[in-house]
Amino acid sequence: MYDFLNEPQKEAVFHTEGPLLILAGAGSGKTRVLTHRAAYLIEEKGVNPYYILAVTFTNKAAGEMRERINDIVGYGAESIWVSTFHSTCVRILRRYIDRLGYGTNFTIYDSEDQKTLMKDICKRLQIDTKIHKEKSFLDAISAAKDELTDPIAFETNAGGDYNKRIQAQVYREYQRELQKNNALDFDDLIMKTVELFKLDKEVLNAYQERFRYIMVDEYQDTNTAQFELVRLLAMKYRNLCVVGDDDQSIYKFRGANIYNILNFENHFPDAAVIRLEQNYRSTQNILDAANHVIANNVERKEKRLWTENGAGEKIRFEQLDTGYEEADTVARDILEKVGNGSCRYRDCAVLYRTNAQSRLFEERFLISNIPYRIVGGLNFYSRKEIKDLLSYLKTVSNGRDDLAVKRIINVPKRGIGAATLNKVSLYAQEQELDFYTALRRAADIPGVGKAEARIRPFVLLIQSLRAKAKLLSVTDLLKEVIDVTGYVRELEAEGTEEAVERIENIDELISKAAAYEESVEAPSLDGFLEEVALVADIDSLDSGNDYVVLMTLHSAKGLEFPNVYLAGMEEGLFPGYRAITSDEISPNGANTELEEERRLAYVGITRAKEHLTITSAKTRMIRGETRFGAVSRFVKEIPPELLEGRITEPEADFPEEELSAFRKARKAFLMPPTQYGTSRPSGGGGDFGRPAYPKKKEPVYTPVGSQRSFSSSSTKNTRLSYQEGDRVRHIKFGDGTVAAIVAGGRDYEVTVDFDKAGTKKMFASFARLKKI
DNA sequence: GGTTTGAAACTTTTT
DNA sequence: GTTTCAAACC
Repeated sequence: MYDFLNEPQKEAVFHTEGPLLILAGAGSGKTRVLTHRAAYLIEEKGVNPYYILAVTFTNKAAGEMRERINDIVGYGAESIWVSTFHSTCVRILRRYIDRLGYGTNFTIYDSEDQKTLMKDICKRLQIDTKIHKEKSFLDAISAAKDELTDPIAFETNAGGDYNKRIQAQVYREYQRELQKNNALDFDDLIMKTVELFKLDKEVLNAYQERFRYIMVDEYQDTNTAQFELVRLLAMKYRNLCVVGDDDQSIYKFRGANIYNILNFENHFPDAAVIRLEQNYRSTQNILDAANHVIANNVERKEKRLWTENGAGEKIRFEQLDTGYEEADTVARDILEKVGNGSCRYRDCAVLYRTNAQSRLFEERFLISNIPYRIVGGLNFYSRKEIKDLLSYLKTVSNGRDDLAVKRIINVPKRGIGAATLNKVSLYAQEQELDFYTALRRAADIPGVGKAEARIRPFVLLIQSLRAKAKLLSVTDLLKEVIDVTGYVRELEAEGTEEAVERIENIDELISKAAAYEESVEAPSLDGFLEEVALVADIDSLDSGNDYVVLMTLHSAKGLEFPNVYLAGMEEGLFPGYRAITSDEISPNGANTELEEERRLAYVGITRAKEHLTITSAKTRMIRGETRFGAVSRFVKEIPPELLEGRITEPEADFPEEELSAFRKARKAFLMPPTQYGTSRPSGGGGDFGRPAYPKKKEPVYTPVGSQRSFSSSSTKNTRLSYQEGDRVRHIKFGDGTVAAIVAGGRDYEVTVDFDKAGTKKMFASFARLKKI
């Protein structure tokens, strides 16, 4: 069974003792190595599968690994612990978190819950959320938790920094509130587990004894807390095998610490390092393109993917006038490929940088009758109706979860309003009660008065549901909630399209509850709530159905498709504006944000097995505004000989013809595809009064000087129209004098002394300065 | 207490 | 273009 592995793969499988770092390039068969390694441990080394832990990031990855292990391991595969970081921690905490002063039936808060809670806290602490945004507090707290910084340490670190002191205060309050609600946020799951291990050597020892062989997938995406968790667990037996690809590290924004993988050998000096560079997924052309792009990064471990699959076809590049035409081009291409039998819908994937880009594709696919599935965006479990019903279940399970109680107390309408809620809240705070208990004593609360008559039925409802929960299955309890609250009946009465959709979602929730009860041995209400809290949209992606998949590049990591479209490859969009303007430079001289975007491009390119089509639009509507974008630098980093299609730079001045093309494309977009395109509108036709896009709003134009020329391309020289000492005008800052111009890699950095706005440094491509 | 309306913010990426 | 949030109204 191990004969099918190549040499380095074998080496990795047979290296079972001590720390091991596997640098696995895209498509190099790392899952194969991990599963075979598990099999080898059990069957050749006689390791009890009970001692093996495999950790991944998504449930989907965990599920796939579980399945493949089951396929190759004969006996005992089911006792291998395969799960995500988050569910692993939940499982541990459900058993021992009482040692940290929480109840083991804790609730898990999603980002919406976090935001609600944070709003509450800001209000209570009288923080002006116009100055300090809730989001910024949550970001700071999340970053702190990723680094295992607790509120006390945070405060110490804050020193005299005014902003940090406020953050520290909010963090402390936020954490106290979570504990009061017996709730943990996502980051807590990891941090509290580490805390538990550090506090309680007995518990740590028990898990160290259990997890004698640990494997971590996607290691490049671990953050400091996750690293610490793994380090603690592996400390005793030191059989830690991590698999990752530094070139695919794309979660820095979420706290991933790329140095975990780059410095693994420093943390574990006796670590063996194995590189997997043979790719089994893509054609050589696709790999060459990926290799060339990623080679522009400074901060990486050198490696070069190769394959025995032939060169394959060239990479197609299409530059369209508008985002609408881009969607149209992709749709046509898919229809053609499916039509001539060269692929099925499910072989195709459209990948983009931001979720917002999905809309145009969705509209076009709908019209063209292309079956599709969008991954990401609004999670099923974040829908209002689902959250409402789950909040009932949460209230039944954990009465201390104030957020859940407050969410449903007036859903359906019971005539309990903000004024009453405030009184109850205040009372709860004074008496140090949870919100639900305060409700039960509504009669004693001053000022509540006749509102008590409205509160009592709610309390009785919850009490009766609690009694029933002991007898009913999760599914039946859910149905009971729907019945006694009249939730669906109300929607039925409404009768709108939206209401129908909500009912469908509720039916879906019931099915999910039923499926849950069938899939686990000892189903419970808490178990269901937990599963539901930890799913990502990508988890439900099923390759059995025949549809085109649309998703962000982030969601696409770990997946592969024969036919991939990389859409929206434009400067300002991908790489994003933030990354381009970022001045964060690492000690090695790498522009960290830009390199992360480049890794994302690398991930995108390497998803393709056979066909890769890259598209970009010259104009694009972003937030109701038309923007002009040059072709992404990442496209230009692909050697021209691998590309089919040409890159043209847009005109430097405001291109009226493109604007009119944009208007027409938008107009034509919602017509059936057969009409559109065959008779493509040409200029000069009757115009309807005002143009859709007022000219006075000047679009952002982002030219990037091309460093190389392309076959048959009309590259425009982007020499600046002004020099030092010239008077220039800026859209926002007004008039000023150019103080300095410094040539950068692909752009100029211009310093301007503005008459009114002061001195600003900016990139020429963004400043759009005009000589006056 | 509930509903409607208009302004404002929003966009990276997610377990 | 879409969603969210507060104020004004019923």
